[in-house]
Amino acid sequence: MNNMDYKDTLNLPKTRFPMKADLPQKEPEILKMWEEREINKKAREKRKGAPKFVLHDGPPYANGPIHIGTAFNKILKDLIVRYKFMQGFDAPYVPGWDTHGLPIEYQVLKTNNLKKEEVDPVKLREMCRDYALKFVNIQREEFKRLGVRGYWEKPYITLNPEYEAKQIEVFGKIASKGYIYRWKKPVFWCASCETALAAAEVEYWDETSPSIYVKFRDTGDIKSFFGNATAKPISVIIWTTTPWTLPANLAIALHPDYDYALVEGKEEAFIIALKTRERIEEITKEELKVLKVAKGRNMENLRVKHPFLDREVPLLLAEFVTLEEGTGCVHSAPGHGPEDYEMGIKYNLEPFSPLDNKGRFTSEISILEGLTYDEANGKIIEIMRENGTLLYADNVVHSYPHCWRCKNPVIFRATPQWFINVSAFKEEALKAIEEVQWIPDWGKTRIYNMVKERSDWCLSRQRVWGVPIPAFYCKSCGKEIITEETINKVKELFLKEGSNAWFSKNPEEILGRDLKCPHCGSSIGFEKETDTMDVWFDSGISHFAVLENNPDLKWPADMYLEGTDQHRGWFQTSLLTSVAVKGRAPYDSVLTHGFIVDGEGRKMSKSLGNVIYPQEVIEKHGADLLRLWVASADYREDVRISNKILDQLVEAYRRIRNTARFILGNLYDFSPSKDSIPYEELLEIDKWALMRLQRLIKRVTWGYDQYEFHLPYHYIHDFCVLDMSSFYLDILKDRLYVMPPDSKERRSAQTVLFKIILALSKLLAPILVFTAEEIWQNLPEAETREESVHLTRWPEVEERYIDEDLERRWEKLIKIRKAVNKAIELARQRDLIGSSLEAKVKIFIPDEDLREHFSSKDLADVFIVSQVEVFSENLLEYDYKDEEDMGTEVKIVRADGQKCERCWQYHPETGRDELYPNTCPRCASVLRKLGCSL
RNA sequence: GGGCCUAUAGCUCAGUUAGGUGAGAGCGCACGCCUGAUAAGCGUGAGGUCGGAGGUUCGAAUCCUCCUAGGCCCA
Repeated sequence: MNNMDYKDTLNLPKTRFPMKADLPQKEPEILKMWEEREINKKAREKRKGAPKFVLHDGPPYANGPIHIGTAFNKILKDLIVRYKFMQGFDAPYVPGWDTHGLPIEYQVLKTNNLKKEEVDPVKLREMCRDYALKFVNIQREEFKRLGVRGYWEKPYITLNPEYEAKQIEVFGKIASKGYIYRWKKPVFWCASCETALAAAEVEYWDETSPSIYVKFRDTGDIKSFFGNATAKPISVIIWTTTPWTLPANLAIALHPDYDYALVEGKEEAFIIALKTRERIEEITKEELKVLKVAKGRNMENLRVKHPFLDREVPLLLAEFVTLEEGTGCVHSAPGHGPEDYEMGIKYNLEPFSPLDNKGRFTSEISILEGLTYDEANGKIIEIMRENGTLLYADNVVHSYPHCWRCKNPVIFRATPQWFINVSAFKEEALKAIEEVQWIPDWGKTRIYNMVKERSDWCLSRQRVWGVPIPAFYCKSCGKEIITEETINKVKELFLKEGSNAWFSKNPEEILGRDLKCPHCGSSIGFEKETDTMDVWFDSGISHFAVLENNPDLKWPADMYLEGTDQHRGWFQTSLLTSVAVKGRAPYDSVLTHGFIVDGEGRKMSKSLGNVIYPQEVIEKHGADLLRLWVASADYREDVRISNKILDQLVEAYRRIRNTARFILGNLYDFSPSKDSIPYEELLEIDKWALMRLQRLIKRVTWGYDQYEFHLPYHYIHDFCVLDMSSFYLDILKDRLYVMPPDSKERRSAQTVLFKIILALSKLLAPILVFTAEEIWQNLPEAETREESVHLTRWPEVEERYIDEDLERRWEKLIKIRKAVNKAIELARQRDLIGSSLEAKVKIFIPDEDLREHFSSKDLADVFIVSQVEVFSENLLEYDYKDEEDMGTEVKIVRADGQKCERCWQYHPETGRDELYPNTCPRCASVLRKLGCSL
């Protein structure tokens, strides 16, 4: 027999499980297999009647392909849903989409070069619907490609008639509690297009405006507040670049913490912030003497006179006041500025906005009636110059908002809007927050502070693409009408025809002819509301529309899981609708993840060129790699991704895959049902490996339970690299390859390898959904088990495999092995040996128990050397001593005898067998047993 | 400017429940071995003043303050 033939007598690994994963090609095949075998359906059937775990999906916005953050979020959800399923829960996952709202309407108008006012609302809405559904389909395919399991054929979509009908119902319930009201609020308004604009429809560029300083004369309050410190007339000075908003002035804002000074010039005295004195001296061209100083907070509610209207206005306090420009005394018109509006809310000032749709003054300001705001600027300056209230006038160039369509300057104008009165149930909402489990726990503080500061929720959008606010106005008395009857009519209509019907039908067609106005009893007729609802209300009621009354699901949800931006968004809007109607949160727990940033921790943007696209990662590496990335990251903080990070994960994936491949390859002739060896008869190292597996299962399970998937990722990876590849498997090769196929020694190893790979495929299943399946399909006797790893139960820890004495013993042995390896490396550097099998190890092990327990042969196997000679006394000389720990001493010499051409070990008697030349006694005996002939 | 959060080796993460054995792992990197897991596998090694500065303490990566950088949400 020649050397090449000896190789044929070895049991070398064989497997169809390829080293190269080729995931981009393989994954779609596996998806197809799942679909053909109806794995998802079978999974659902399997958990019929089991306790439920409902993770309610936050709907992504359907206006483009998915980005890396969406992919991350969906994969994270899938990890949890799959793990909960394997733990025995009925864990249905119903994905959803958010489909209304400005961004889609904006895109549709823009790409078709249309103007909102010129296109039929029903037509525009149909275009928007088509646009949204197109991206629902695109995203659905992308999510499926990620391996995310869910009811893809039956998702929830906010534009579905049933969903819209439910939304009307919820709106009605909130209204019936008296939480809905109508009130004026300033919005961007384009006077030439005669329409409200959203922030996204406004562009900023430089514009020249007047810059004026105006006197608000004292009513006497100021003078007495400062103890008659001057006899000259006193004025509070404000600065503004929009004189036309002065008629709507209702107050002057001071910062509570700033110092305000009474300063005196030659003729007059002024109130300004102390730190702005030099600036004012420059425009008055005179020295201003500081007479008195007071904190803003002490001047609250002192009154001054409007410069040209017969009106007194108060000094009020606001944190937004700065000293960078002006006088620190800020002209405040709640009808013309968002900050002014906020302050007005606090002080109960009703927004005043005496302009019509064309931006012309109404009769409310008789001296300006009919003038546009632009014309009014000049007129107002003229009036004030004449009556002496104009301190100074100039021009200034500054950034100013303009309409995205007509490019004209826009104004802030208060118009009536619909609101939810959050203040009315804020205490309940805060209490509901306390009762939810927030993961991580700082999420609670975050949302708590936000809700605490929130007093209302503006529901109105002056838009076409949305669910209409179901309100009517009586043509006789003009009052608004929302009753149970009208709500039901609208709800039934939407259920049948969708919300387009609101736009295509007149009020009589919607309400019938019998309705009488509940306020005045008239039945002349009614008008429809034209505003639609904020899309946050659409998605904010998903827990009602999706979870409630659905036997597959349950209300409240067990979990919501979104990025931390949703503390402001969906987490909060869902909470508010739920508390308003039901008095509690719609979820028991809320898990938050950070944002996806680049390798340096910066946000991704096209201009920085640091964007990673999930589609590209899948195309290049496969979805499993993206999933491994999700699992590897600690998502409680921001999650980084870069090509470098992906390359690293490619390596980690390869390592896990090759470990699995090697194990599978050595099970090619193993039948678990026939060949398994009972635990008691296993070799000690095999018992050790089995125990390490139990430790792994325990830790991985703990990590999954904590939702900290990066821990299982590291545990599994370390197990594959440290326990398996570099230790157990390396040692096992000799036994697996050399011993007779059916020998007890070899079957012992295979028994354990099988248990390991079985458990490993399950532990990996939630993360590497495709690779775990591929492993599963390559297991021996696959036909006797579940047809997919995704139908299996989570592995249990077998306590009887945990032997702590054995564990401690092997911990020590591993340390000794490290010392041996160091000595071998030194010998290698001296060119004494190459392969470790060329070595004979002379070793002193101080620990007597260990010395007695392990035979030379055991040690040689573990060290992967040919011979070991154990000494019970210190060596005369050694190559390496483990000074710091156990005191192990190691000396390396060349192994005795010749190299066996079959097992490559050295043995003094190698070559003596007559039948099998160049073999060691062990191999000769094996060959004899196998009946190999020459 | 405000609320919340983050900052340990080049990278991903540990560091045990409110501080005390000399700060760890894997990957990557360098050097070497093997060629019967081979576009694999094994071994050894070099990398960190725990973002910075103060403070509390006998003692801090771990507690407090400030600063810097970054993230989310507001203004």
